[in-house]
Amino acid sequence: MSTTQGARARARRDVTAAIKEEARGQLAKKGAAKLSLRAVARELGMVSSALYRYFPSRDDLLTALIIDAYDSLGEAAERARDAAAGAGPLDRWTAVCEAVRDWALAHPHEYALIYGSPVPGYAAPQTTVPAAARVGLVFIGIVRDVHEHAGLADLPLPAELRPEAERMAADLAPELPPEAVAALVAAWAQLFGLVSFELFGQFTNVVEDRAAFFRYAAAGLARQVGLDRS
Amino acid sequence: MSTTQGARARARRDVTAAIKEEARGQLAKKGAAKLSLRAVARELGMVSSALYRYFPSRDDLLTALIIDAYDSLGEAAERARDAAAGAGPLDRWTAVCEAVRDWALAHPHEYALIYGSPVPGYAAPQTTVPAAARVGLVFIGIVRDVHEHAGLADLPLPAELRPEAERMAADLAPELPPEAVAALVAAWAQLFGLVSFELFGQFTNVVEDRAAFFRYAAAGLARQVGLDRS
DNA sequence: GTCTATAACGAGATAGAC
DNA sequence: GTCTATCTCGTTATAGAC
Repeated sequence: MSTTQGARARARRDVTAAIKEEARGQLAKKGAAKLSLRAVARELGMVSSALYRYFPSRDDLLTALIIDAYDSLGEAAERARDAAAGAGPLDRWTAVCEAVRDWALAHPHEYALIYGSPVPGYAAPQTTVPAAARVGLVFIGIVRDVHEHAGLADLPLPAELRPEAERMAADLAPELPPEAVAALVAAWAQLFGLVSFELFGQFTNVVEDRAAFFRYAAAGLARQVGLDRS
Repeated sequence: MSTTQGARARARRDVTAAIKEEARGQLAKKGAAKLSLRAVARELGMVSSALYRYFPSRDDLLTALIIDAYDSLGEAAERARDAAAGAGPLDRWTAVCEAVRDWALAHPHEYALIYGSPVPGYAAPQTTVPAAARVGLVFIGIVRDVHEHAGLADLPLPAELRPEAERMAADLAPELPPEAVAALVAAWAQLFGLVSFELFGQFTNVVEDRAAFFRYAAAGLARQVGLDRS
């Protein structure tokens, strides 16, 4: 019985994976807005109604793709953090930033799915939140580490933002000073601005040596969050 | 004849405007990927073949919408710059940043069209370049002004990026030091990262007081480009 | 219980004949 | 410029295979 259960479970995993893989292919060719259950089924030699055993609706398939993408990016960031564990704060920060950029360049359509324009008619459920938070947690971890050992540089925090910064700190990283949390959230958004501009074509005719430019900008972000006192 | 010509030209302008307006409506409802000449025609009570007198293809309509969006954003930025002409560098910079954010919040779908995920199968032609450059030129203008009068703060430039920074400066703003141009291009991308994160929902459950947070981050970008020596 | 296949719905897009 | 026949889509109900 346990072998039957195992085989069934394996088959289910395999089919689920095949559906998602084909769906990712459609993402690349047609875009998230045009992702169609029927087309996925057709390509897999299945009938569209069969897909409903695996995903209750088209939106659920989209959600699964989104969670997978966030997880894949999060893992890439975590791997980079671990690989640079011995290095200094600036190098660890930059390594994770470059891992984010590398992942985005390797998975442009999945990047567009999670950080690009929202899909019309689709609203991401709360289930995506934990996966979405993973990259951010890696950056928080680096800053926390530096805060506890080497110490962070002094950061400006206008009085106007203090209440909000304290609220964010309480929510995201209570062990960090509000100044650092505010700077980190800004740096987080700005990092993805750099990646999106490169990926979405805004750097055409503007930035040529994009790897070097990104390293430069990432170092600037590290300074912004107080990791580098130079 | 001249009145006929004038009326004709006027009619053509009106119809072109109506087509674009309806197309913008579809952008909001269905997204750029699903923009269809037929649907636009149907909504206007025209027949699809009639639209081809105004736009030779769906891509040309998309291009027109993109240019309009860039121009609208560019004008908003220029207006903000002019309105803050008497103020100090930091205030002028922040005013233009806030104008960009305000425009994006007021025109989310047009923002997504120009700064969001690329539309599958569509490649923006070079005709969009001048309109796309307008916002950037406003920022360059502010930095140039400060450089010529008050002077910019010293900025770091790693040796690795110097050749690229010099190339960018030669291309974009020969009168500015390469350090400033590199910092400005990074700040430009990062500014839109902040706006995109807010607009595309990444700040959900993270940033509450978004206006205050944006002002704070924009001031940080001003420091980054050397506008503020504090 | 778990799956796939058939058929159908209502809505919308599309292509082509006229 | 109009009309119609034919496609696509998401989704459901149902029947039968393993």
